[in-house]
Amino acid sequence: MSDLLERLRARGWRMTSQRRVVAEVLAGEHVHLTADEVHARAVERLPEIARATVYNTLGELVALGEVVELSMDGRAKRYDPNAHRAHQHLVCSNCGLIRDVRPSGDPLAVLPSTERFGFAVSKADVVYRGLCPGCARAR
Amino acid sequence: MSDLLERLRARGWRMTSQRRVVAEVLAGEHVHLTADEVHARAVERLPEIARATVYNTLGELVALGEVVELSMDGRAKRYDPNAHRAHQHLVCSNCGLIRDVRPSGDPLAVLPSTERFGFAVSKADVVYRGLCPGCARAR
DNA sequence: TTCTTGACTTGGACAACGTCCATCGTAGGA
DNA sequence: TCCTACGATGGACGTTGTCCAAGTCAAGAA
Repeated sequence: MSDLLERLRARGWRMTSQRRVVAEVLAGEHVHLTADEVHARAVERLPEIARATVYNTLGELVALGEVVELSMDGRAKRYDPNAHRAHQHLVCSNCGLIRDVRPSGDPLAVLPSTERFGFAVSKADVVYRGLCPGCARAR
Repeated sequence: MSDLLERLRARGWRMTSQRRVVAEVLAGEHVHLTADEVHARAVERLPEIARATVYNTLGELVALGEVVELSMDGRAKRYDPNAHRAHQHLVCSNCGLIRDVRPSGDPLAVLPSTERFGFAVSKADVVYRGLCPGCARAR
């Protein structure tokens, strides 16, 4: 977490109280928050922080590669602070719970060149879907 | 395309001119349209069709499994009429072009049970990302 | 064919999420 | 300490999608 602040400062990121709070909120809980959830938690520490500032800061963190943006369904984007470790996501089809998972092997390997249509393919984002233990039990 | 209309009728779907036009628009072009694009094309054939009707109809087609809904980035959802053939998507990181692709093997196979955390995992949605030939050339 | 009825459509208000912009404030170097 | 360019503010605005009450119509019954 202060790792994150260190890295940002080293990159010449101008440090403001707002940016610090947003970074701390993200690093503090290893869940996948929406922008408004980040804003709600940030407001607890810095009451007058603006929604636009949270959006701006999240966008910058994504551009810097420090945070991964997830657009799961048609709902609000979620922000994943676990950007330093390659992983995919496992999502409950019922309640929306998200877990980080690490498949074995490279997901890109299963896409033959005949199926790449001349694209320079550089990554694969995988969303595994199913029922989480809680929702499966409730059925 | 009339395949689609046949299947829908066989399932007891009440056939209206609006539903017919939406289904025809989807089946007619094998691209991935947004709801508003579907509406725009539908209006050319049936000037007074309402936006809400297009949304309703698309939602029903998705529920029936005749169309796949894609939430790529944070933008509008796209609708893929190619639901009868299992496939994944290849997306240009620059221009957003989408192609259907068929990876070899089952993407679920690479997720070990120790990484499933008790979920009953039933499917994997994969988005391969990279530059399409046109965008790669323009760089 | 006409009647009947419940499913479908309409259009406009509303809501969620996100962006933009003019103005104000301040971090950090001189 | 002072300057100034970069960041923050907050409210208007845009896009995408949902909801609802009232009107319309497809399709089976007679």
